[in-house]
Amino acid sequence: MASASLQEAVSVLKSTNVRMTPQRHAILEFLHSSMSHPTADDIYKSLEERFPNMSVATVYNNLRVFKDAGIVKELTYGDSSSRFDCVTSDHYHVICNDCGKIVDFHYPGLDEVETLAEHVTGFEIEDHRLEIYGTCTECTKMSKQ
Amino acid sequence: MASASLQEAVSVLKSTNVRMTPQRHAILEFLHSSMSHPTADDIYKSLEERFPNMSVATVYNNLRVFKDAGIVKELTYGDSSSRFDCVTSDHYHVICNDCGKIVDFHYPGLDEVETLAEHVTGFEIEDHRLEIYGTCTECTKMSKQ
DNA sequence: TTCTTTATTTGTAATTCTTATAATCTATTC
DNA sequence: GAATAGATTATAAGAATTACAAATAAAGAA
Repeated sequence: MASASLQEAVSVLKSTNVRMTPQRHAILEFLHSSMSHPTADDIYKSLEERFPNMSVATVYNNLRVFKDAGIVKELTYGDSSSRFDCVTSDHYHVICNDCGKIVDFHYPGLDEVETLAEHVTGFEIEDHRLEIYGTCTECTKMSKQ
Repeated sequence: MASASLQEAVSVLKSTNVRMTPQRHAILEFLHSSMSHPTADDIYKSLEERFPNMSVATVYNNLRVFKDAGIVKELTYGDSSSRFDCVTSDHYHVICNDCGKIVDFHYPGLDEVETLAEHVTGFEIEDHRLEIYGTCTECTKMSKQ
């Protein structure tokens, strides 16, 4: 299942002028296997032993390539660094204000919001982004102790 | 109307241990009067002549104070720098992918999304954030020429 | 009003994340 | 296998934000 969408991503890349390199493949693989939403640095560090000579720039370069190809999304929060997420099915994110944990949250797409925004503003709407903030169960427990 | 909510903000601050300084007041004033969603640097530059000696650090410090007091929201997009917005009534933002313009979009709060997220994830939900992306009318015209 | 306490401002340095650049390397095509 | 274009690497540069310590000023009490 993860590997299926990984292969899909690879073929999407091949269809444009993007070459498949070991580093690139590893970054994609990591993104697809990780249920978390890693930062560029997370990715860099986790591939450090497999690719001791890999540069941080490679990670950033490739994340941009993936973003341009539409197979990866960048998530920016108040935090310093961006996080990256594979584009798979429609889901939103629930984020803990305390520890930063991100949990996927499946919910039907808010199409009507897009339609209304289109009418009200005259924009050609392409996309939207929804995040829900709160405190996760662990952090809630901790604070009550 | 703008001044009413400004005074409200001032009294919210006074209720905690926050002192009112000219710089602080000017930043608040600017945030309330500006219909755009300025960056820290926008604020700094616009107050430059009134406060030639003001430090950028002051702007950042106060934006954090306002955020902590809940009277200002930080908006982070893919762009490099955060934007800041007064917390007034329920509204969302429609953002142009081309020129970065931000338009306010009034829409009933998505309470049911919060409720569902609470049930599904076990989080204590506090807040959510929705943004809608597209191309504004001007940029659409430009691209068609 | 003047004094005292404590928050705030300032200026600068430091940090952090991200991008630019140029040289080297390598995947792909012929 | 050689040529060509794209990728990687290493490093430097850039931009946004924060940390810090000294100087300043707001708010309440005497």
